[in-house]
Amino acid sequence: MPAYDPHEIESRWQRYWEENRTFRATEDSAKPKIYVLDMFPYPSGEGLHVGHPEGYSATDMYCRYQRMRGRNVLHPMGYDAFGLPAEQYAIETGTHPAVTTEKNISNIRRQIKQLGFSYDWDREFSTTDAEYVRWTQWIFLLLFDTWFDPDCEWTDPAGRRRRGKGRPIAELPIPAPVAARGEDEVRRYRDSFRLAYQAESPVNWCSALGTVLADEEVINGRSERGNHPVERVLLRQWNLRITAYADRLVEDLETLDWPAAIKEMQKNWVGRSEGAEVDFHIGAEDDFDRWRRSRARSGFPEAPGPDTLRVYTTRPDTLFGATYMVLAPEHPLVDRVTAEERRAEIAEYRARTAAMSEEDRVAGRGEKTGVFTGGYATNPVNGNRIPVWIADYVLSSYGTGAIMAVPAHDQRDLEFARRFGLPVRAVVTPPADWLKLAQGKGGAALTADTYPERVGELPEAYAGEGPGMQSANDEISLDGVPTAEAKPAITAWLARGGLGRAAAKTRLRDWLFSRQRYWGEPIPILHELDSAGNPNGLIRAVGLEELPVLLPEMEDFKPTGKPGGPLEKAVAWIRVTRDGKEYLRETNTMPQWAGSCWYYLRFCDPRNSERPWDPEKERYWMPVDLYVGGAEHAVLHLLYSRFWHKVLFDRGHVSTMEPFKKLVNQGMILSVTYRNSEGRIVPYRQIRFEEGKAFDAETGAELTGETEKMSKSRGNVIPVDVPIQRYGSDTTRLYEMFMGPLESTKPWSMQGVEGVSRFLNRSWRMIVDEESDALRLNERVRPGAAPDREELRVLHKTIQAVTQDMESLSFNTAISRLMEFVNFFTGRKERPLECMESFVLMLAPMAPHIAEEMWRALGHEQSLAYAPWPSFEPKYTEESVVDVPVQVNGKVRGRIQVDAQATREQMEQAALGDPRIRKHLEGTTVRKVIAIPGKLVNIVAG
RNA sequence: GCGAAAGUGGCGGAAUUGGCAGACGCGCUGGACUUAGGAUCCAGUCCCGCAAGGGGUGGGGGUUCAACUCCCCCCUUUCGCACCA
Repeated sequence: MPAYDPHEIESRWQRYWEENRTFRATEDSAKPKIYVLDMFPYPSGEGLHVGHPEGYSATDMYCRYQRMRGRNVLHPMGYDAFGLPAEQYAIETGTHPAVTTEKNISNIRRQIKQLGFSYDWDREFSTTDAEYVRWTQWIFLLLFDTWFDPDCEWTDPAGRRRRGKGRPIAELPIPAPVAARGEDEVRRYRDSFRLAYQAESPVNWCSALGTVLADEEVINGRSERGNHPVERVLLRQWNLRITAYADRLVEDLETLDWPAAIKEMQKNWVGRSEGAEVDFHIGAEDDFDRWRRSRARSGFPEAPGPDTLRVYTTRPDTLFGATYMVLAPEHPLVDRVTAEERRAEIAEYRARTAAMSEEDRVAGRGEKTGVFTGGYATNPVNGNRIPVWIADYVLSSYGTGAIMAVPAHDQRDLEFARRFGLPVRAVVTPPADWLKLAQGKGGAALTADTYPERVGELPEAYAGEGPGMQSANDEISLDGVPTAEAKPAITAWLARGGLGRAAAKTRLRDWLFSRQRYWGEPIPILHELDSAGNPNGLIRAVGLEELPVLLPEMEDFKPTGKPGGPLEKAVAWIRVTRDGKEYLRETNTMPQWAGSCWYYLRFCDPRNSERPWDPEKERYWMPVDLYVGGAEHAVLHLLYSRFWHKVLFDRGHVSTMEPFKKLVNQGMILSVTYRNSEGRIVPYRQIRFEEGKAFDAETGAELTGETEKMSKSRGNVIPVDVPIQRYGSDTTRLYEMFMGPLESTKPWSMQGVEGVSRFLNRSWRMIVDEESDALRLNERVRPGAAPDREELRVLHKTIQAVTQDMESLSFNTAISRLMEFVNFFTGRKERPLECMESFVLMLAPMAPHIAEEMWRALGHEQSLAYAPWPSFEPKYTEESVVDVPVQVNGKVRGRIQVDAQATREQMEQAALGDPRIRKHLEGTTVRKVIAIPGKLVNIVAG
């Protein structure tokens, strides 16, 4: 041997680690823990491409480094194996998804294992394992058993006073009138408060997939998976009350060490806004005064009542500018306000919008449509009668599903008003520069004085803040009052009259949790049947001791296109009797996100058959200290699991409020797609690389390469097996990191891989004797030799830099440092053994197989997995004489050698004395000299 | 449209607090060793220029002795959201 033979070395060491269970993690209160987690993969049939192991490589390097620093490391791996793709594939091929899932997992496990990651494989599991499903269902039932008490005050672990907490449903106060109506009513009342609840609401129905989808799974009116059209359908579905946790989900972001962009996205997704709810009277005109007086007495009611239209606005200060109202077409009061002669037209518009797909609705945005109902509302601030319209630009699912339209100060309202000739009334004074800009866009001679008259001609609404105008009644005036003060003033006035109140809304909707699909966890709920055998609307949870509820074996698991989903066809499975009563099982399943919502907790105690995890182990390992994965999960998985975690926290099952302390998103790895002059994609096998250019091996034509996202259709997917087979795992891992910063998007280059491969070969030859058949040291490596000054300086500078880089996950620069080290020491006649040992230890987290082998060559019997990380001595990196650049007017003109401790004056003297500098200063006057000790000298002359 | 991030050689990318721009690698050029080189080693490689010298971190301005780094304006790219009242 031994020329460097990665495959032999790698398979041998992987076997060694596996047989010795080198990376098994056990709780040890004497050692500081660190929990490092990868977002576990979905085992697809295609297996892993070179993009997948990027994050895994980073976490593995970090974990191996931390073990050498003496930390107790938890680093597990598993599979998120329920979900649509496996099921779609199963349907296409007729194979049961359990079979394909098992096959895909084996393949991915093989791929991951051959990269030599230091996972504790004893903790491996799949979300589809019956034992895991059991506890996923257990958590669902915990959600079902919990209600959110918005008034509950408590102190969080950081000592802050908090408001709003999940509590056991048994603690929900039952109002006397409900209790008086009997046990069934109490059950229904409780059901309406649970965090897991059924509700009939407009949902995203995707007929191609035969299931409903969560808002987060719909992109521009199409399904995220498969890009199929999605429509809005009214269906009874399971929801999780994530909106109850909206405030806490936003507030607690502050405590997290996450990328600012991801926090921002979550904040935007929750979309919390503050404003006011305002009631408009829609009854007879002469009834308005009576209505107002009764409101002044009763105050603002929880529910608006029959002759009232409730709106939500973030700009209550513009109430005097409301010139019309708009209801969502689906709003329940549409019938009530519609005048007889308008019914046909209104019905037609409602039918048209209902039939529209989400995609069409998104596409039709901008071109406002709507119909006048013939009805009127009375503006509570001034008694003005204003028309009520319906239009699809108002969403039924946000706020109250109705708005007051202020066209002067809202762009959407203005577009609508201009289209239908509705009046525009200015109530906020825009600043002068806005007026000037608006004037440039068409309005002539626009000033604060002429603005109210000309506001209807302007193409743009002024939506900003400013002093109020035309906004006064007998009791209150907002004229001249800045927006920030006007809002609370008018809200307080409304509240006094029982006409409105301050309110906050979120863009976030409750999480639509049921799917009409086969390959997911069954929802463990039973529907009670009446004596005639029909569901009576009462439900009960499956007993905890009965969990897991497993999927029935079925030949035909195709989507049915019906709300019941394919499980409805499992006739025998559905019917159950409990306590002498007949029930039907819930036939909907959970979405794919369910399993990934809590897997990080199960990893703390994955084989526990008594409970989801041992609280003591949870307290030891949690929270996850470093979580690495793709940014595509910014609002889906990461928001959902934070929500579940908070519920688990409220119910006392976890000790931390947040699951993931530090989050890092690895960047996407791009690939180059090569096309010929006709724009046709040429596959890799058929390409010849010469002189840095690419040629079609068949035609000889030059090809153009473009860096693009890897995708099957572009034919540019590089399976991870390709670089592993050609160069080995250590090279592959190393290149994954050497490409650039972990977080940035970067292109894969096969030539770049070659570079790191050369580096490992050079490292090998630096230490190992290539000529010898046995594993023997290179003759230049000298066991007894004491490193000289320069060698010590290079060594310790390397240790210092690499250590810093490992801490900050800057593996690309860490590798560069090691390359410099090798460049330096291969040029040495003698290589002191202790320098070589430190090098091998530093290389070990990144290229562990070759490092273990070289460690053995250096005479060690034990694996280096737990060998102490080299420590750096500042005394060796300090130089007594430093080489300092001298600038003249900011340009480097020479260098001087000065004592590292030299004072400003000494440096100045040396600089001015340097002959080259003197030449540059000829004929000029030195005006100023800046000397930074140990850094540089700058002479200002002129 | 709104929000966020980023623009540095032929390419991927380096540059603690403002202090030598281009570390390291790829590619390329020349050389050595070789039957051979897609192995290895040595040297060179930001641009213009024979050189002296000049220019240079998307563009324009500013602060400073000194700006990739800080401030203002603009351009481009990527990502996220997108009728959320």
